Amino acid sequence: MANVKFSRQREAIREYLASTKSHPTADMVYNQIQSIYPNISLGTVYRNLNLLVEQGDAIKVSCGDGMEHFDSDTSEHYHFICKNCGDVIDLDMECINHINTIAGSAFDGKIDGSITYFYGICPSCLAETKE
Amino acid sequence: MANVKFSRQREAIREYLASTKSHPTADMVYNQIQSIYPNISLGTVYRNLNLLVEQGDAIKVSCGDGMEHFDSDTSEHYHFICKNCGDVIDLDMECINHINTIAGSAFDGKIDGSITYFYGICPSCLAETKE
DNA sequence: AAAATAATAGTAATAGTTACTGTTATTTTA
DNA sequence: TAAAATAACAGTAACTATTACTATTATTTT
Repeated sequence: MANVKFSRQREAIREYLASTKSHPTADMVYNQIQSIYPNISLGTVYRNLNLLVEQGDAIKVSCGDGMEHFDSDTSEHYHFICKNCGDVIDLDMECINHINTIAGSAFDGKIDGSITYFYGICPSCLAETKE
Repeated sequence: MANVKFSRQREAIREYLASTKSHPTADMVYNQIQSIYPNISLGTVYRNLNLLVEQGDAIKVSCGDGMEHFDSDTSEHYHFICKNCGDVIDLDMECINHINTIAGSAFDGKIDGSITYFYGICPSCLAETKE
């Protein structure tokens, strides 16, 4: 991964992503970084987010709402998506890699991994409903 | 679900979707139906596919390739996505709903369900690689 | 058969994202 | 450390998947 030069904008994006657990979309990152670099371009945000993913410093979370979310936590972990507010929340749970074995037992292809998203109502929406 | 009139185009779409296990995208359905209705519009395909989903006669498969795939099999089952050719294949495996319990055990929100996609190399791509 | 209305084809618009271009910032080299 | 090389930038245009709009056509109701 040579031919990559330092850039202030990329570092700002990297730092912001590392500072939040909110799994922001490119647009959310763009809005945040604008407070530091008012004329940063959305293209720059996309390019750098994708570069961070390529470099293994971030992952994409494709939770099915039509936008990519980004996460600086590259460790294996699971996400919950609130059907009410759309928030993406980290789940504290053990790995469930045994499901790959289950899936592979009657399948002739090679299973390298799986992605699981959990859906429901998040704690804060649950509290609002009860009011 | 009243106020829904019969349409030849919708029935053709429904029949095509029922006849295939290929999990086609709207565009793939459009291309197929054109052999029956040469001037069907892509908008008609999208509208009817979404209607079938609303009526519970099909499901959307959002496997993360930027396009919605459609499936007339509305029973609970799992999908495998080939990282090489992008094919979406049904997996013959038991339900793994216990993972929802695992996920919920340390989470304050309400977990209604989960979606799992398995990734790897499909049998046919595996065969090509070995040549 | 006529009136009502849902669905259509065709087209325009939208959202999220990527590509292009001339300029600027960073790095390399001498 | 200045000049040359080049990656990254901002701004804009283009692209892809999808939805919305509109006048016309097909289906259903009366």
